[in-house]
Amino acid sequence: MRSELRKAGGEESLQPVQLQALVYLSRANRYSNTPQALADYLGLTKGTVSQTLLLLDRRGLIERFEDDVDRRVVRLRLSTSGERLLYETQPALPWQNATRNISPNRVRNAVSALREALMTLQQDNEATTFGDCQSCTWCQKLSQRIYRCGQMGDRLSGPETRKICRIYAPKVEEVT
Amino acid sequence: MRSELRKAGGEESLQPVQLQALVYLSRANRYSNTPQALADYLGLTKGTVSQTLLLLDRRGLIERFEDDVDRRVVRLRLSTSGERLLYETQPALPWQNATRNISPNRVRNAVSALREALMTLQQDNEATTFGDCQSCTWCQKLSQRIYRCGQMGDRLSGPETRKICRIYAPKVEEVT
DNA sequence: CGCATTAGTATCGTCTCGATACGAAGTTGT
DNA sequence: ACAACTTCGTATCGAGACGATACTAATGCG
Repeated sequence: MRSELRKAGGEESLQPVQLQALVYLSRANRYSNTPQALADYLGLTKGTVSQTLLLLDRRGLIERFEDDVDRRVVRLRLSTSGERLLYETQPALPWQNATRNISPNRVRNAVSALREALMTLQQDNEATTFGDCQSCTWCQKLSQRIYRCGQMGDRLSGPETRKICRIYAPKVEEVT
Repeated sequence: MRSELRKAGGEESLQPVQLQALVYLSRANRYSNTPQALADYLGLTKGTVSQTLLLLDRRGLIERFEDDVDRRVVRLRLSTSGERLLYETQPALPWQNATRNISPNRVRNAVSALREALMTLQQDNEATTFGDCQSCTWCQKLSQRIYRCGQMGDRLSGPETRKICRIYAPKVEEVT
């Protein structure tokens, strides 16, 4: 995994963390596109992440702008060239290819087992968990296309419910 | 995974790579306890690994000694305090605990799927594969307790066949 | 209003890592 | 035997990662 990440970023002379930050930002929802959320996601301090963001900003891969209501908060998003870089790099592609000889069913089972292990690990470490609305306790379906986050009280579009969120609370699956 | 590795090493003020190097050396067989093998394993250059080893040596966690036949080669092994550090740190423990709510059968299936994916990924990258004798093409069983590596021509004890080897050639499993 | 809290930045020192250059030991070809 | 090449490891340098610490600014709470 280390080599893969380094190679993918190396072509654009990006460090592994920088690439991971870009991937995160491409998938973060409106509650999760801040430096602090990225720090929690990567398991780094906010100071460290601040430096990474400075660098990505200087390279024009991200944009930083103020939050409307809380003026301490910085919002982050990929710039056009940041999105293009991700599109051209396709960091996930080697991993997808690696499963080509494995039946979809086995892949599904393995993924679900890994997801459970991750959740247990995160609970043991009292770490922030990230996930999308589909498996989140707070998510309410209002209509065919409109959802609502019961925690924040906002309405969410369909596409937004597939992004990752820092205030994720996994539904407890009833398995005996 | 990043956080976990950093935390485990942090208690002994070891960087993630340094801890990974120690774990590798604790499991490397006689063909694989060299700086170059470690570099291949970690996916780093030999120069980088050389620096890591220098540091581990200064801290007394490893020992370096010359090879008998090829005097360019440096052999590596954990020192007593290196082994003690690994024993006290137990870097794998959090991962084992993370699977405690998953049935052994699901874990086995997920592990085998991951192993296959890793093999495919490594083949795609033409990377060196590492593994133990149990699933290696070269391994011959001579008697109850004595094995032989068909590639190198050496006899191997039972415990040595459970270490990881850089000249590993996975048996092709006949699955249709 | 004063005070604690929170989001983010700035700076410093230690370490990682690749690139490059190097030396020493082994190998190959003639 | 000897020159040319290769392989194993080390040394050094610069960009960057990372945590620790200290700081500013905005918010919230009494």
